Amino acid sequence: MKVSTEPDPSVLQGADGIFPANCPSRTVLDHVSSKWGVLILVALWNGPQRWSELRRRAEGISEKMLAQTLKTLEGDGFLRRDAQPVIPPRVDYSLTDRGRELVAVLLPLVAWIAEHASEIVDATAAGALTTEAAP
Amino acid sequence: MKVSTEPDPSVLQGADGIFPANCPSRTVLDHVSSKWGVLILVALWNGPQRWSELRRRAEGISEKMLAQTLKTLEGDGFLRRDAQPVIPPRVDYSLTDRGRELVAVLLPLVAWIAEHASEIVDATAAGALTTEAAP
DNA sequence: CAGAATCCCATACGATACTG
DNA sequence: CAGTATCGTATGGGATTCTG
Repeated sequence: MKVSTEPDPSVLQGADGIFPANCPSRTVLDHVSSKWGVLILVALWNGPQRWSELRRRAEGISEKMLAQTLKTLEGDGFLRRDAQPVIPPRVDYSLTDRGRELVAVLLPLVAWIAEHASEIVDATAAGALTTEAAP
Repeated sequence: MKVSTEPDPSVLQGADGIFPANCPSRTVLDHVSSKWGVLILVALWNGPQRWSELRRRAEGISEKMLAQTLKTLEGDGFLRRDAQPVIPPRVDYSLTDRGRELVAVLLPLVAWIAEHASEIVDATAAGALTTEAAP
């Protein structure tokens, strides 16, 4: 499939910058594109998940990062925290409406990456992230 | 508009993790969602841009980060570097086909954020990024 | 089980200066 | 103009320990 060659200027305001340096968009973009933001958000797409579920789905995340990411995203209103006062504790996280909207536009990205990642990385010589120094 | 309640499992493999911990997808996702990745990529949507153009459009980026981001994205094959051996030097950066594909799925995200960012941040009390401490 | 609190390190990132 | 080289810092992020 071919993408229209015609740019969509609705976001790229004319010939100007994308997001002004300190506008809210930058903040939100940072939150979402934080190392674990996308993973967590997408992980919630299937419905409410418990803490431990999320930990397993976002493979490799530490507890600290999970907590922090969840709080940030909750603060942005992307997800909801639902704690039940039982023992042992049970807490469910689920996307808000706003969160679902966001994930809806996130999914194509994730899907595209999932589809093309292998050819991309193997072209670069897998493993090199930003540092390419070899001791 | 309402998003289908039915999840799209094509990416979220069943009840499993999103991206396996060390798969190429993670790498690419990290590159793209690096602090400046999205900005640079989207900035190139309008067509080839020169170094200085990019610097202005990705407001706030340092030269170091610009160089680094460009190299990473070039390494991934998302953009192409075209240096003309003239004086003063002139270098143009442009999206590859692969890059255009990526940006195509990136734009809806950026657009969505641009549209909703203000209400989101102002709900959180603007300014708080990750640290919320006030001296 | 679901976290909070600490400690600590790596590195992502920025500011500045230098160069072809 | 389009970078590279260095340096210094902040903070993102992991490992571990403690708790209700």
